[in-house]
Amino acid sequence: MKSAPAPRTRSRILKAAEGLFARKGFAGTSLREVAQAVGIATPSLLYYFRSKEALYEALLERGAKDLERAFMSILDMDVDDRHKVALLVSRYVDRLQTYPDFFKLLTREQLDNPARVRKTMARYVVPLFDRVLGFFRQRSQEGTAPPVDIRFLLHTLGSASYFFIFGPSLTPLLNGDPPRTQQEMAEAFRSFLLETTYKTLFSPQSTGHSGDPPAAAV
Amino acid sequence: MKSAPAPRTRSRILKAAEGLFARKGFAGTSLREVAQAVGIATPSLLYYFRSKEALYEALLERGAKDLERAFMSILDMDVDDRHKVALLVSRYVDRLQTYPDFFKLLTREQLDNPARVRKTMARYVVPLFDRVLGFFRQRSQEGTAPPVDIRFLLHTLGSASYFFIFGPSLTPLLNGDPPRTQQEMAEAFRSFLLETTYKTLFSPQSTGHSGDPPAAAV
DNA sequence: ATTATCTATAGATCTATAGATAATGC
DNA sequence: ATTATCTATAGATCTATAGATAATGC
Repeated sequence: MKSAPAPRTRSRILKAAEGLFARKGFAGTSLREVAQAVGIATPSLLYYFRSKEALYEALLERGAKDLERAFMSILDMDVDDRHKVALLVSRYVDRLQTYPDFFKLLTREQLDNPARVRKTMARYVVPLFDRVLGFFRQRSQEGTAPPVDIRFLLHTLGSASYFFIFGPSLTPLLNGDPPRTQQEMAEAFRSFLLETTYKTLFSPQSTGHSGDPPAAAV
Repeated sequence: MKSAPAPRTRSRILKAAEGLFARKGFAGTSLREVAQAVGIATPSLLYYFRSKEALYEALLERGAKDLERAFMSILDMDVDDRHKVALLVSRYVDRLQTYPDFFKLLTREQLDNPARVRKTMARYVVPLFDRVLGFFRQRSQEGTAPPVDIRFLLHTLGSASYFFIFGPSLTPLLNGDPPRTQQEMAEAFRSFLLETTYKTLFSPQSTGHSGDPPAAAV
């Protein structure tokens, strides 16, 4: 019956589950719904994942690995450390826009299961963060620049997360006289974030605490 | 049996429900659990709220009204507009720290039910935002200052939300040599946000896009 | 032989209603 | 009389297992 290649059932399950879990949460999504979205019977789904929990964990694992790869490849690049940090912010925003479902999942997980997410983070994200913090520490010790404040990074990544995860449900309300599309607002916010990051990292006297004088205001 | 005053059952239900819904979500919390936490039978709970949905909506409504009151009282104060904006940010952070359960609820609602949250926001939050945007527009037209970028406000509020909602599950991982308590990290982040806000709003040439030179670095 | 799928169903929920009973306020 | 609570339970899920059957790869 099945023609030659046909997207593997396992991947189709992961894809459907990611969308449903992102939109309705773990407890709010039934295996029946996922199976129905894929077009198979519920027990067929449990043939690939031994439990609902295991399916959810597979999604988180896959996403975390993917993020780690995306970030590590930047950290391994042969460029100036500050460029690396700027690229990380830029890529983080890229990911938020490209894989919104995964970030919704991650946000839900932080609410549903903070202990587990801490374990996942410790494994995949903390090593990244440590390398980045290493840059800052080194620059500071070398006297190349004042220390970049870790809070600046949390501030930037948190703001980006919030905007791209919740923006679509909020920004339409803030629209002014010439209403902008969600796409346009996202683009505007993206460039705002990147400019702030660049200014903070590359202005000579920066502390990573605020930007420098607005030479070229947007 | 019940002694004279005794916290009213309805309030006890709201309180228990807020904690459980915040921690486990709407679909992840059963009425049985809520009733058990209060110490009553499930149908007794449905005597006060005609459905699970109605209970959840009562929580959102109460929280939104409360936020509106807290913000409006600032907007009605007789102080400079920029001080008002700075006070709003400060009070928002206060609320995040004082009522974490409500903000978790709101975050969940943005994921579970973006359409409904948009309606609630339109009613309670947009009028506030409109007044604030009015300040910025007026200052700009009067030539008192360049326009404050709306994105600066989203940036600040988004960052604050993210840090205080998800921080407790993440920041322990970022702790350095002298590990700081969650309380200390929250305090540090709070002052970082407030200083950034003040600098942005009160530096003469600010665009609300970045701060000004770090005279007194933290 | 193994891999992938299905039907049927057990057993454990969960929300909400019906209707009885106790407590409270005139 | 009204308000607040309870027990019992209907009816609708939901996850996961058992076990049959079809397709696939040697």
